[in-house]
Amino acid sequence: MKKKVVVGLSGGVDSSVTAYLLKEQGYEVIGMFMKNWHDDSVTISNECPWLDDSNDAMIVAQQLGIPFQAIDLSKEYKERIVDYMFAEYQCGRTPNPDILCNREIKFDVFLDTALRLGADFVATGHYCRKGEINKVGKSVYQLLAGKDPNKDQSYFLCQLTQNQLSKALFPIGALLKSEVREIAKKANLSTADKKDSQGLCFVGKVHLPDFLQQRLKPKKGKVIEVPFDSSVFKNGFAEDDLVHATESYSLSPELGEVVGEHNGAHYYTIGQRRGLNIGGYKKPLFVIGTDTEKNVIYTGSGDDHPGLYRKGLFIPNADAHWVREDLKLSIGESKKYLARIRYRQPLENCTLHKKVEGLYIIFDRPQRGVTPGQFAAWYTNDELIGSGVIN
RNA sequence: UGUCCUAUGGUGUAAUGGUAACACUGCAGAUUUUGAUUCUGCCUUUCUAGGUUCGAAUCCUAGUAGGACAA
Repeated sequence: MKKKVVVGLSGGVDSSVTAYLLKEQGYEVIGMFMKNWHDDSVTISNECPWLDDSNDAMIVAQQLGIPFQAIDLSKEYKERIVDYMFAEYQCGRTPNPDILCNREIKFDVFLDTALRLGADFVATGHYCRKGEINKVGKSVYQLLAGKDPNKDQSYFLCQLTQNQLSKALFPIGALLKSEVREIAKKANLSTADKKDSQGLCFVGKVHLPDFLQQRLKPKKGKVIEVPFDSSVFKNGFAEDDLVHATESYSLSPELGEVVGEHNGAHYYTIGQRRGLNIGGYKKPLFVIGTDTEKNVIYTGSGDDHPGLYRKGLFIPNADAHWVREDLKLSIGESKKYLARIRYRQPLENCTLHKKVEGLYIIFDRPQRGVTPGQFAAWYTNDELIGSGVIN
């Protein structure tokens, strides 16, 4: 009996090749397009992107001779992703909607739908690989980096559980992007030369401040420049003082001078350079902190400004997730890992310290733009072990 | 009111009297399935009015504006 797999066809080349490969491998393949967004008023240019994408997905399904269907998950997407985004921005954090989208939509609602159709697996066009090892008689699944070092998307799947992973297939993870294009071309898939999508998955390219203004009203506030040598950046704490090493700098308006005005602190994120509207500097101004309570944003001049860098970060228990549950650290334990705090960032050496209140990650080198609300993911070589929301 | 100083694109500055440049900002594009970052390109300038000179951002005069002294 053939195994049945539902492929999330996005209308792009990656998912097209995913479906093609599975078919070649002898699976019974069903193509499914998820419509998660329809409000084109906030997307940049483009007539009606999802309609085109849906069409492209359908054409590919036809070419492959597989059943195709589209499902509307926009209600779930709104409740679980869009609302979360606004809630995070509202309180001055910077969310990662695409990681949530994978956890909540593609590998939850979509996965359930597929299973109800009798599928054994779901597959997506992510550049990552799944491994399986046996540990005391039980299967343990591994989330491994994609083979294409430039394209590895394991980071976006960092919140998946063993259960979700057990049902997932990533056929293109062992390929390079160029190879995927090549296969699409050879198979004559209509999406072979389609430009990669980018920006918010499903929503497309949006101008964030405009998008956020749907629900977050502009509110004028002060921009403060904190001097390079301000005393708040001096770390006088002990080596083992994890709390101080990982907490944000305690910035306050008195630490610097007012250098401009902004339209709302919740439109800005740490590390951001553009959009401050303040010129006349020798070295550009970067956001080093925001305070949505006081509606103040703090900046520092130059990309080497100490306020831009942090030695570590903290993840509260509730936000710490282990893909490899079996490798979960016990309270009091510490272990060396590799980690990244954003997509495509080279992995950095660090040490995890598990304490009663949560997980502390201390990097060997200070990290730029450690931002609350974003995800840190830790790896052993090319295996993603766990992840969590930065506090 | 008297003396002195300054006046260059949106901002900060540069330009032996030779026909305006650099950085920042902004905008556009590239990169990127988050937010950012990064890269490339582009826009915009000599306070006003006279004068000297072949030629003025640069020298002179007056005006205007800002600043510093000055009781």
